Amino acid sequence: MAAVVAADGLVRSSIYEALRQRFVTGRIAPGSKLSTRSVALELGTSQMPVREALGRLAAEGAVEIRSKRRIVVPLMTRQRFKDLLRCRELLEPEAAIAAIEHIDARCLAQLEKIDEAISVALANNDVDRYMQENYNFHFTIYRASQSYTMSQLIETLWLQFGPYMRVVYDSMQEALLVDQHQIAISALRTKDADKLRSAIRADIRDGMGLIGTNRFVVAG
Amino acid sequence: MAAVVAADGLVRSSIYEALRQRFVTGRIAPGSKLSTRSVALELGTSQMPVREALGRLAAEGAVEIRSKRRIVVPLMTRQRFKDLLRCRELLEPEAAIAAIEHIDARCLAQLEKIDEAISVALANNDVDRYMQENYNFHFTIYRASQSYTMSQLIETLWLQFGPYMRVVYDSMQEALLVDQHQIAISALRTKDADKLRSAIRADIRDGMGLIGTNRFVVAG
DNA sequence: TTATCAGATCTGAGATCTCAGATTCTTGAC
DNA sequence: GTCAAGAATCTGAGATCTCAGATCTGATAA
Repeated sequence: MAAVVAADGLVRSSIYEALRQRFVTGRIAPGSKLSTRSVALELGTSQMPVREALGRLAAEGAVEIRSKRRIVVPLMTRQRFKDLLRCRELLEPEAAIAAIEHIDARCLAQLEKIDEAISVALANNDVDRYMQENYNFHFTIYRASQSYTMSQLIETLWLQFGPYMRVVYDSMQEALLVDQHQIAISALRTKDADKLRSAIRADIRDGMGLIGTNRFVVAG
Repeated sequence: MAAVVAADGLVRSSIYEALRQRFVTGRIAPGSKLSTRSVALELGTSQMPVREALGRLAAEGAVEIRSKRRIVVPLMTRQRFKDLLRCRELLEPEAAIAAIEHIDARCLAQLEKIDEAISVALANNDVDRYMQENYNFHFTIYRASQSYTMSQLIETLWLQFGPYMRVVYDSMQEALLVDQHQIAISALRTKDADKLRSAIRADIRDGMGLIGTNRFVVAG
């Protein structure tokens, strides 16, 4: 892997950032095994910063440290799925609505651009790009809320959902995800809170909710 | 400090738990300075587990690692205050409502007992005890929701609010906090979601919301 | 008395060492 | 061919060492 550099120059943060990005964009599969040594070797550093980063990811529920000597990306259970989904549906529409008053033309243009990129990625079946841009779309809105806390909480949820999103990517394509994004952009533009809420909620449901009771549930 | 032992036997977790308890019950004041060495010395261990615990607390926003060589409990700003308050008002009533279907007689009895302890603590002006029991009251309800994720998110909020709660303890006494607790217990018993929602919301507001625009705001 | 600057000290962070325990691989008996 | 026991290996976690940079202290000059 190429050198990863964080804004503050700390190795630890840059490693955390790098790993986090992989999680929220689903580049790390559920059930994956990680070890401090292998990641350190891959990123060209020592175990120490890696284990601190993994410790933090464990605290956020992105990885699970089992007994000793086993760091794994947890499989999804039906219960955890419902639990995370409920929290997403509670927080994300609210964050979007809070963003309404801060949204400006520049931000809207950026959202349009991102949504365009999503369309291209879907057309090319470029999963990596799709995942990345979908993340960008949502968090461009949430961060515009200027509610640091809310963004942080939602980030935690995506960290746990991310690895699983990739798994369901194929079925997601069936849904008209992009439409919800367009509706969301339109609602942001007209500052229509109700419309925005339902668009974000529908977007979450389209991606996650359409999954049958256990078709994609890996465990539990 | 006496030996701190975590369920899993890991030094790291036990130190994290010990520090976290101090935060959520406000035993650590905003602006406090912490150092890995001093905490390690106090807890009779090496720097390593302490710095991992502090790293996690930093990730959760409970402490701030400034530049280098400075770990401080952040002061509250007006903006952060409003931000955290909004998140609390969003999540906590929802968690309580989710708890309704799982509440049993044993849990209700426990809540009554805790509320009794709160009354005693208030009567004796025992701040430590009050903070601890108030935490117990809320999280006994939230954990009953069996939504691990929601409890985790709320815990993160309390971690950031905790040190500040102590600061406003004196003015909190003016409000009839215990009444809201009684109303909440009653609502849980009769499974009245609306009543429960407003009781939890009022409890949060009584404690936090009555604060003037900047009377207790330490910075910003 | 006060302001300034340099030396002493403190501290976070990365690297390295070590160890115990878990996992995996190998080998040999049945 | 199958399975089990033991050896070899891998790995997380704590301790220790080191270093650079931030902070603090105190002495000296104005």
